[in-house]
Amino acid sequence: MRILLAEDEPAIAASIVAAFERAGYATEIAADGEAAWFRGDTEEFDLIVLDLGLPKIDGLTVLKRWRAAGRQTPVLILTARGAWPERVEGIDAGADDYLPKPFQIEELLARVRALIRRAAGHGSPVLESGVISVDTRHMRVALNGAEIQVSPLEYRLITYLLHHKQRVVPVSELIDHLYGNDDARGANALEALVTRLRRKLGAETIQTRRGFGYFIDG
Amino acid sequence: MRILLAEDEPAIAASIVAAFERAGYATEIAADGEAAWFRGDTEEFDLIVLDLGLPKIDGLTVLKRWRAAGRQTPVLILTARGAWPERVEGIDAGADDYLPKPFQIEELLARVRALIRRAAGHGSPVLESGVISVDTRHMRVALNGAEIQVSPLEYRLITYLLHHKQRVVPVSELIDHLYGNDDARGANALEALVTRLRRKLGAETIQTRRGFGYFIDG
DNA sequence: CGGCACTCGTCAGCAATTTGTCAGTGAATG
DNA sequence: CATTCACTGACAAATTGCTGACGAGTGCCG
Repeated sequence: MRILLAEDEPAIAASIVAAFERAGYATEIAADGEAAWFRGDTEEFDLIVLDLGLPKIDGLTVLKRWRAAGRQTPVLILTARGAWPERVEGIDAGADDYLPKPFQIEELLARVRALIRRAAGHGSPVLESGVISVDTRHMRVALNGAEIQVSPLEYRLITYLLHHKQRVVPVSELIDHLYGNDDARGANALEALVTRLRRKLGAETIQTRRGFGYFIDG
Repeated sequence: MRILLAEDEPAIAASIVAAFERAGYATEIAADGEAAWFRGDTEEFDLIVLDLGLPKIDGLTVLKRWRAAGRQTPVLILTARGAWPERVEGIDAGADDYLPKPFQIEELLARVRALIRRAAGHGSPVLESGVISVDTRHMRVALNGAEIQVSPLEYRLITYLLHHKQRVVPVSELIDHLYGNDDARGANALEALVTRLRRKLGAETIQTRRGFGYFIDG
């Protein structure tokens, strides 16, 4: 999963990024409203976390522009405590959720999970397919009911494929969502990752469509 | 997908072309502003990537001429880093996105994908005709409801024909679309491709109009 | 501090698939 | 009936994906 965090305060941004990475999301930062607007408009994210008090362009304006341009990406806005009018405006502008500052990082994570899951059209925080199931709340993976250990990157891969199950996910998209596109890594890294994950999950769970990408069947 | 790349620096052009081809886009190069203008004005592309610093005619001028002539093709401009006024001018002139140089090729690809998706962003993602259906979002092809596997080139061919179903698509247009017309490949390559695809889809699905081209009936 | 385990990217060789080419066959057209 | 255009099977080249091995980096523990 790939998240855009629009937050100008470096300390806050850093701590959120750390939490997101730990939770298995590739996170990118936009430090002002202008950068946020452009990136949200031109790149693909699974979720955008938007602070309303941004330099250059106000967060609310950014959000309105995205929606006006038809962008559907779920947006969670961060507001100052008690800034009621702002919240209402945010919801009206098309935000999917909001969280008043200051907040517990855990709460942010919970809302993020909920939004991602809602966007993917799942009701439950548990992703399943055939013999494997992933509990996104506890970050646990089970094969035939028994828990197995996967590495952080493997976890990202399997959750992304499960969120998009039955869809052939292009290799380039996977690389985006696993690493974030700041990162120029060889496509072979992904292949190696797939091989390792297959050893743990069984060879049939992740299928290849040569020339297209990978997918997990329902 | 067919992309026009207007870039005069051979080394940069080559690396971009390589990346585009890898991503499955047929790519054509225009090495100066004049060629870019002419081709963009007379041929059909799904996207144009335009460097602003072109010989003969400046990229911005080219863009303005296209827009003045009513051409809607999405345009992504490449600017020198920090060239702020240029960017603003570019946006005002009708560019759909810009990317400052130097950039990571991955980032360019991400933006290209976003633009193409946005341009295509309407209509059902499922193409159908008779016994075959193609789910473009999942990138899967089904015959009588059962999935069949097709190669990347076969996939491009079948989707193109389905997008234009009931119309006889000239061979030259198909070759353009599949290979890009720089590429001098025997017309026989297409015939061989059609034969292979027919073996998978059934002989009647793709019909021939001798001397003209191929088509799929509603 | 040193060693051990683990993760993960890179490399290289192998295997499988895709795709272009060629040549011969077949079918339509006038 | 001759000619042109399209089809197809066989082959070879190119491409793409898989995997084992290696090693750099990191964190943990005694």
